[in-house]
Amino acid sequence: MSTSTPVGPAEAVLMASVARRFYVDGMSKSDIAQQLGMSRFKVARLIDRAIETGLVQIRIGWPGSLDVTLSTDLQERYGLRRALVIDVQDDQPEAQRTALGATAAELLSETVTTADVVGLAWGRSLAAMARSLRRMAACDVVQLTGALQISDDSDSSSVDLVRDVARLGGGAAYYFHIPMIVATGQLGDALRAQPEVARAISRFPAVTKAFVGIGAWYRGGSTVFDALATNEATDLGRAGVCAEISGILIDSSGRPVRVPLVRRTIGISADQLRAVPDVTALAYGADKAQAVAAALHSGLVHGLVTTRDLATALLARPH
Amino acid sequence: MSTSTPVGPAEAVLMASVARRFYVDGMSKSDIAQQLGMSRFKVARLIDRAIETGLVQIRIGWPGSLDVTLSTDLQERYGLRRALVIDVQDDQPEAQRTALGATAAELLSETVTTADVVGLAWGRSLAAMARSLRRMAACDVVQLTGALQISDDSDSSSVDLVRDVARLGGGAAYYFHIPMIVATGQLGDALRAQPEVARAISRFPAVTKAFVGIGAWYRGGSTVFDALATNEATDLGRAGVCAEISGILIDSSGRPVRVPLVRRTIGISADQLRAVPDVTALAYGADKAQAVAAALHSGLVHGLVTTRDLATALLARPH
DNA sequence: ACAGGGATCGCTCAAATGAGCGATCACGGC
DNA sequence: GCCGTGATCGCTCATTTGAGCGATCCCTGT
Repeated sequence: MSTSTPVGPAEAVLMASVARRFYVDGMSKSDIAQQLGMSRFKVARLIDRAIETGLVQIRIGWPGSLDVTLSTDLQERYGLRRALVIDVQDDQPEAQRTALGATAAELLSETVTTADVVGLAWGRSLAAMARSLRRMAACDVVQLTGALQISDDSDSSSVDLVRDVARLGGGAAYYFHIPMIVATGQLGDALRAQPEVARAISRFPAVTKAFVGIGAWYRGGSTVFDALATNEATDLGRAGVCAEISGILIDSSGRPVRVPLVRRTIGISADQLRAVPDVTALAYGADKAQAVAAALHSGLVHGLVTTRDLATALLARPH
Repeated sequence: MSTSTPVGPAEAVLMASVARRFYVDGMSKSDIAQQLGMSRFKVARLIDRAIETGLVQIRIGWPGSLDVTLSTDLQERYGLRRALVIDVQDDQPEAQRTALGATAAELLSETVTTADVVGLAWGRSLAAMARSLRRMAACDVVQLTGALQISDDSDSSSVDLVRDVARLGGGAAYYFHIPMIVATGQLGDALRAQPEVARAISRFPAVTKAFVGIGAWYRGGSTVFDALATNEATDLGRAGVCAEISGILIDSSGRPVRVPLVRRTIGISADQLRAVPDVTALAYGADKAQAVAAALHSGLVHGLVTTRDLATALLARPH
């Protein structure tokens, strides 16, 4: 495998000449051999050697915002159908979220067709995605969860996320203005029975492509955590809650956690989400690595759109 | 040929994944297709598209001192067997010469075997080559020309160029301490008959690999020009002399010029040099472009070791 | 709803390609 | 000088690969 003979300059130039014909000009090895007066086997060996010695470097990547190497690594490591790692220099959360949203929006435009039924969860990343969305197939869009007050979000124009997205393409919108977390399970049941909520829920089984956020179970890591009283949230943490996918609470191994809060949550259930054939999660910030890893292991998520730092952190995790 | 559809992020990552398997892991397209659950045709198309869109960039070149792209260009343009263009940043003639010599020395080490008989001309570049030479096959080394006073060369240790090179490998050295240009043709004939000179000349037909310098016909461009009286040199210029290869005078189209000076020159003749199966010339400095072009067109030279600026100038010439 | 146009996809077959094998050549030790 | 050793080279054949073609799918305009 190692270089048996040090490469002399004459051989280097010959290799370069052959490699250029082969890779750049797209010539066949036989033609190159004929043209240069050598056997095609020698051509093949020169090309192999050119790659071995690093004279020919094959760079896979883009000057653009997508780190395709990390993307494929992540994809293979976690068995994902799809992973998009954006290469954003700015480490301001705001900038990261905007870039993430833009990429997710492109993904949405690219993959969603009129035959699809899109499900959208709630969250700042999703709002950023909607804001960047320019092109959209004419398909139905279903709200997957209730809304939550977003603490630090100044522009609250994103209340009508589902409606806006659906309007862009011209499809039907299934949305409701109901909080995600309510005081009691009973109230939850009652709200689920509300016509507009029931209408959206009835469409959950039809959803073909869902876009969700992933929250980490600490202050500021999840809008669900922040929406709860501090002691309640920490109690849930002690009960094993590690992350939250579109309001679905999971433990560190990715299993849904059965707690009374589930009944108080208005939104898609673990089983219902599992039935969605294509779920893409949005997440950013290296702090969330553990939570996102749990989410990816849950089997609920098929794709991930994330940032470089989080992707690196995910790949750095053991096993 | 142009990109029909803008590349979406999901497709980009898929292309990257496929490209990595193909180019980096060296997998067969069929295997990739099987592994990713698609047809091998789709794999092929994805790879083609990855190259088209620039996602996969194949870079041929070296971080080192050799510009292989220019080398092959030059090689093809002038029909050379071999062209080595060194990528030296420093534009000091001294630095250029040293780098040139080092590369030529590597070339010598690489290509010369014990079966060869090496012929060496005279010049600063050749001296630099000898200085950098570390490894050398045990073969005979023949001096091709007499020596000339080198005006600006402080270290005159290079008088024994041939002997030093031969000694490094352990082969026989055929050398003589005779000036290259003498006062009269008669004196030239007499010196050629000197035993040590005749001994070297008798080996000229056996030379298999010669290394020569190329001089341009203006002050400072050639040690031969500088060795002559000014009016004599300019007269020769008017007579059509454009360049000088190892003391052989040629015109701008590369044809040897028949002038009385030839008889006054102690060194290999045009016909004798033409009989050498492999002649490598060393040259640097963009000013010499015309002279080097003439030398390359003469058919006396099969290989060139040069610098980036001269190579660029050579490629910029019409036709 | 439906037909036209365009892009995509997979198949066939011929050409290109690479692993393995024996022949040749250069080198080094006896 | 002679033979063992190792590297290089070219050949054969099974596998891989690419151009062309028809079928299908998707989109769009009427």
